[in-house]
Amino acid sequence: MRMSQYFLPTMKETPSEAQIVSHRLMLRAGLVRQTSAGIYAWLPLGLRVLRNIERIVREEQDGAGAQEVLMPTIQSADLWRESGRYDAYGPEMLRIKDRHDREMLYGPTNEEMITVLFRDGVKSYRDLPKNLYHIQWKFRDEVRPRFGVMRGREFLMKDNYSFDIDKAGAIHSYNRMFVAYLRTFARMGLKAIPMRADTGPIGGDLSHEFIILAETGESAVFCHKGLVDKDILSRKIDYASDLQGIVNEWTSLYAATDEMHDAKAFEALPESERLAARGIEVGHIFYFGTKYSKPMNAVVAGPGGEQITVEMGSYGIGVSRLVGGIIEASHDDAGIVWPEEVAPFKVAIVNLKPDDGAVGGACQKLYDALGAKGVAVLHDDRDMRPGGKFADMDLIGIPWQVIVGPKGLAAGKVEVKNRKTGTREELPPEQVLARFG
RNA sequence: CGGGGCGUAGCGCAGUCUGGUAGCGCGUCUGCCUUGGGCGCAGAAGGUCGUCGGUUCGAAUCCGGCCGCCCCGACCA
Repeated sequence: MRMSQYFLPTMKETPSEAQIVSHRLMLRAGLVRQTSAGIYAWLPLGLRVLRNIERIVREEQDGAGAQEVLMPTIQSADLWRESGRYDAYGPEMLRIKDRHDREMLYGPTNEEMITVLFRDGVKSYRDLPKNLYHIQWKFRDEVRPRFGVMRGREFLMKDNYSFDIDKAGAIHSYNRMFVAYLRTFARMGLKAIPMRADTGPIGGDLSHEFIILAETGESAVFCHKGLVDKDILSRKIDYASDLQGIVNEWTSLYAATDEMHDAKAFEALPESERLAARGIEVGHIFYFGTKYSKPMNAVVAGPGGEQITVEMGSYGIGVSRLVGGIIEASHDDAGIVWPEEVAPFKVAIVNLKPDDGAVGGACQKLYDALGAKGVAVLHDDRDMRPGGKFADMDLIGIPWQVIVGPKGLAAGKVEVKNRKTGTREELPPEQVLARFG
């Protein structure tokens, strides 16, 4: 993408409504614009990040055996009357009426709808297990939206639902998602720690929140230090196998949010192993048995012809929240520092002198060659002074900056700067291609 | 939902107390200059002062209603 043509409204100053760093940076870097309290429009650069996060979530869900569907944002009130949650959910649910005066709602979650889809489509134990996910916008009419996209009213969420014949199967489904979540967040460059959680209004008796550590996190968290650096990506995962061992590795070490905190157990750890910090919840998984399947009659025929109520679990990742969460976890004074996997572009070419034919030609050549290799590259070909370009590039946080100026070029070199470490290298352009190809 | 605050140019703000017809910085546009970290000079455009009503010869300014947004708390994925 050529920056001179890109819709990328960056700002030098911070709009006064933004208080936390991720919100400030998202506005300044031209990722989003607020349109109402807790509701945001995603601009091109922000949308690329959002799509990258979706992509990783999707790959990991598929890899763990979940299947993608897409359910609507608007649901019928009758559906929610069936589970008994229409009245229970309260004012956080946005209720609307259509032209025929039918009661509808903007979905805050999809347990009811998925249960009906499952119930109508699956009649035999032979079709189990099933795990269905979708990535869709949700609306929860928060009393007080805040922190930018991290607590918006409209937000993009991956939610999925598992259906098993018995509790053992349901626990296996739960464990699969547990491991898939560890991988998902690790791939985004995050250290997400699973913590024993309160099941809240969704209900159930087994639940973990996945929390990333950040100073500005909403909740206080306490855990064993060993959890921070545990690595999942280097392991080969067989989702068909018993995953309980891996789950136990993570759950045997102490980790809890403040509402589940057991000060005694925590203080029993050696002081050097205790970590008390703040965190942002980016995922939440639940096993809830027959809480929905029973009232909504989601049953299948068992081997002996008997009717068996299915065992369910639900699993959520706050996709749009992650954009803010990643920034909270990865930024510096100059701006955002995107982890490569989610970065809107991997490489940025900074043309220091656009009206110099040689410099422009070298930039264009690099741009075309990198593009041909499938590298996402942003070309700052704007007619601006270098200072502003550097500032913008640091602000939007592209991992690699290839800086091309007349001086270096005369010596046959361009400069490659790493956004995260600040290290710079002078290389001939061909080597740049080799590096990022 | 309790408490507090704010709404004036794209962004940040002054002006409101004490009523007299709107200003600063940044950004934007034009020209010149400059070109390795938001450079300089000159010129220009851009605002029904959130909205409705009231008081007044006259309202950004005073009074009232409404709307919107933010912060703290409670609540919450």
